Amino acid sequence: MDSDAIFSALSDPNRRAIMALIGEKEEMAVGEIVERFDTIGRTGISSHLRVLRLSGLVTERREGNFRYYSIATQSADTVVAFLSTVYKDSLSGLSVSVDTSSTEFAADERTA
Amino acid sequence: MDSDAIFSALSDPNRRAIMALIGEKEEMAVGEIVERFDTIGRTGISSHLRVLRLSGLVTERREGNFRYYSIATQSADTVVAFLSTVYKDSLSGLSVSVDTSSTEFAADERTA
DNA sequence: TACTCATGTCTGTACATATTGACATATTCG
DNA sequence: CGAATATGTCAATATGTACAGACATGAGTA
Repeated sequence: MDSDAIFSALSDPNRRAIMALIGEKEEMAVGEIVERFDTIGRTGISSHLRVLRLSGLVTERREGNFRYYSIATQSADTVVAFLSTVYKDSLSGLSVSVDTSSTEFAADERTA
Repeated sequence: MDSDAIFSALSDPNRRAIMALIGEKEEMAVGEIVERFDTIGRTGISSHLRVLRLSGLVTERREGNFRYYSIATQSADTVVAFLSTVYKDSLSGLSVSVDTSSTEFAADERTA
């Protein structure tokens, strides 16, 4: 997974709130999400969902006029891999079958 | 911890690389970090360290002319709390004594 | 076909931020 | 004290992006 896209997507508080909202249920239609927000409108939500979708944090299912979004569970691995690399033993019992041999967060990232 | 500041700080790839670099050792001086980067200079590193410091992701220790940075281990809790809220049972064995009763990632975040 | 509904996309604007060079600060050493 | 070293800060520039309004698309329905 592209950690740049994922962490960039998670940097926005509204996107994290959308994630938390979708996480409440198995899946959630766009209109349902829009209703829950006072500060941003439909176009804003749509833009945020696009970012979340392109980064792989959520998946989309179309049914009729509706689009249902749900959390892409495997997307947590990218974040957890970063935590494992940086915090190591300080994280007690963090597993999630993380492949810490992935070089994505190795010191070589300096050449990025 | 301020999740806005933390996720915002982690959104930059260079800052994540700096975190991974510091995580390699117990602590690391600024010059040591600067040497490891080709793409950004000393002022850039200094700015990134400022962001990391203000968000609570790293701590600073001064000794003589040097400033040693180290990972603030408790800062992982904020990220893990978010993961727990959104991914829930999908995360196997993620503990880190997360206080999931914290309302920071509750659905009420929409009013932010 | 015509109409409605749910949602995405495009464009423009306002604001945030990453980066650098020049300058400032603080510490050590002679 | 004066010079050197390590690091932070400021100003300016360039690039990214969040949001809204207008428009487009695609599915259902009469």
